[in-house]
Amino acid sequence: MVYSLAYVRSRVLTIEAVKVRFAPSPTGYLHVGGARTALFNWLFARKHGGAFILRIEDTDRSRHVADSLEKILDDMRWLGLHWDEGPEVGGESAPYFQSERLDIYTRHIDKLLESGRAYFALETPEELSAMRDAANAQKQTFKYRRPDPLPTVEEGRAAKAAGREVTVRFAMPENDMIVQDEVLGEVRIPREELEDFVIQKRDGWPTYHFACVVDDELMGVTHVLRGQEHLMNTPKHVAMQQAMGFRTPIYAHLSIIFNMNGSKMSKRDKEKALAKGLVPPEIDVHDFRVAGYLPEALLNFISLLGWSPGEDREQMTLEETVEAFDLSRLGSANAKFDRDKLLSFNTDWCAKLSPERLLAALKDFASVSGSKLADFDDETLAYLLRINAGYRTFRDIEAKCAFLWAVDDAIEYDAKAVRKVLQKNEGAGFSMLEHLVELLANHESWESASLEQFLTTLCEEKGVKLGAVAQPLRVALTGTTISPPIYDTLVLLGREKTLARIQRILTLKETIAQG
RNA sequence: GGCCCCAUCGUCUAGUGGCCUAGGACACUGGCUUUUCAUGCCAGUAACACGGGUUCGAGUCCCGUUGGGGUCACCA
Repeated sequence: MVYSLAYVRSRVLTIEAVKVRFAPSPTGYLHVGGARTALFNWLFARKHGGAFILRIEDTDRSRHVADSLEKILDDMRWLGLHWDEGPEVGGESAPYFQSERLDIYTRHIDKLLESGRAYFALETPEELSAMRDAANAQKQTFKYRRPDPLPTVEEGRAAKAAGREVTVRFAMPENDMIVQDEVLGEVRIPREELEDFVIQKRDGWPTYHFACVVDDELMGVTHVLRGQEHLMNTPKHVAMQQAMGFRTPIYAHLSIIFNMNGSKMSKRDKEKALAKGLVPPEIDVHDFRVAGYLPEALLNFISLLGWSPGEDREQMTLEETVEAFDLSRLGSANAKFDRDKLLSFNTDWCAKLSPERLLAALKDFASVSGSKLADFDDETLAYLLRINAGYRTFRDIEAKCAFLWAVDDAIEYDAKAVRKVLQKNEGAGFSMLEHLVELLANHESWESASLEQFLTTLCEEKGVKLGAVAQPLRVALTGTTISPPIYDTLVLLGREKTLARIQRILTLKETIAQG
């Protein structure tokens, strides 16, 4: 096997310092697939004591979305994927916004032009698309054919000066390209498949390919871990590196993440579900955050997509993952995103994280989701966390506690619950409530322990199970048969509201019975 | 369609020629615990896509078939 000089050199270089980057484009929220890419890069940097760079690829101003950068940075922070160089923290290779590096790209394009490895292309977009259509009409794939003779640099510059909008294309070498990949091995792409692609658009900005290659070199990137959808870009990048005398980083193309039905996970899934009136699936990191997931669980789960620590290990902390992370354990087969398994992971993380950590996470959830939970103080929130043990996401707590901020007179009663718990056995549930409203009004203390004592004694006297008391109460207080443990439910709601709600359902007894 | 990548339970995966009558996890099914929901606990069902080789021996190596995916922009 023959390795290129650049390849060998980059190999040696990595012994000294690992440098990786995550390079999102500010076109929206951080996608869960992007988060996985970011995570793997981050893990690799941490594992080898290297640097993790965050670079913003914003060369296409038309696709720029306002607030996107802030959103991406915020979600990266939420995940705990802090960057060593990039926006807000700076670094030796600043700036980290490609939109601020135009002069650098222009300089390198000029050099390529001078050396003859790039040339001005005069076709207009209309001409190109016409050629493309013509090729398609004949069922052929359009390949850009290098003009002969080529316009000279002077001619190109003159055309540009004359107001003509020209592009610059990279002159691909005449040989097949070989990509060395850590997970796929050696990939050979036939020369016929490669064409002279555009490196400078007519607006003067570089294309992704060019900016990416220049920045990786200038920023000292040693390893490129990116999605497999980039595999066919890599030969182009390697060719440019060779033309410019750059090092070739070590590549590792990650398997792609799909939905359970095999489709690509995309924002479109959300739109489609919404159109059908369904609950939109979580696609962006932010969606999971708002849905009440823990970053610990999400990270742990996505780390296992396309990678495995082996030894049947699954649930592990980020630190353990860093320790176990290795390129050799990256998988090549695409993975499907199993939401059930994520939910299960989240449940387990909710059960094992410290109360302090859970409280902080719950507060974050409350603030980003706009939950009424945000109105409670820390003590109450910690209490809620404790009594709801067994919840799977914070949304479960939110749902189970919704009765707390419901308006007494606006509670809606679940028909099935009313029938089963209140009307059955000649209205035994209603009778129980009638009995309770009196007793509770006069009960001296309103603390959990005291109420427990009171209710269990009551059950013994009446010879019934606790359910015979608790369930009617739940329906009266929440409208459903679901609530936190009954004593806590009473305490949280308070005596006043408790009595008001019992009285209301008793008043509505006949109306409800008909409904 | 051309080129490229991939292929172990429904899903994520372990497996790097003998330790595999293929292991773990999620899901599923059954049971137990429980004041509701949930959690928890126990048990069970379930896979090497197919066909050829190579080898004493193949889930593991090679070839083909089939299937899935990626990519073919002046987007990234």
